[in-house]
Amino acid sequence: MVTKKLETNHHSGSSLASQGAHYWLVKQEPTAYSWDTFLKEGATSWTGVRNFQARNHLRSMHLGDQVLFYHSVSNPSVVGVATVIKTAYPDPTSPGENWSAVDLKALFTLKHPLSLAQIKADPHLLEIPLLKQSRLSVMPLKEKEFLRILELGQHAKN
DNA sequence: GCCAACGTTGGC
DNA sequence: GCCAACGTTGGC
Repeated sequence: MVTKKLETNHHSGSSLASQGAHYWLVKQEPTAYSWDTFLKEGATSWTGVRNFQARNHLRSMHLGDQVLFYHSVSNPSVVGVATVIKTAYPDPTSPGENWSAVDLKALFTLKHPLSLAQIKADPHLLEIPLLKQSRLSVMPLKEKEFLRILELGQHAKN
């Protein structure tokens, strides 16, 4: 359902990310929009987020921020890395409502998709929101966490 | 397909 | 403002 009462105040956009987080993770079901499709298209509008917390994270994104792309539901895993090429603007799929979208560009595919099980098993990644808020679809990552996931995804011996 | 966790709605 | 009911997400 799209018709609901929406808060109208505009957050400053960076209030949530204490020192301006520059690393993110976005979730998508591959049946809805897969990494392969994203790669073929090169860039995409990240629309359709309908959760206040996730929306506020979208609004905190800066140009050039790096974004992990995570496939949920079937074979859940981090599969690739993207970057922000346009910061938050009104989500065109919900005109007149207070939702936001950003534009993302696909950068590269991880050599080894990093499964949720591997993430859970890594002592350095115990604190990431993916494990704590399983339903949040846009979340910030600490630089250390982002780099750790990249390291595992590029070098892991599966 | 099942079910737990979570977010939202609505009655009170 | 509380909380039960409901719908959705997402792991398994």
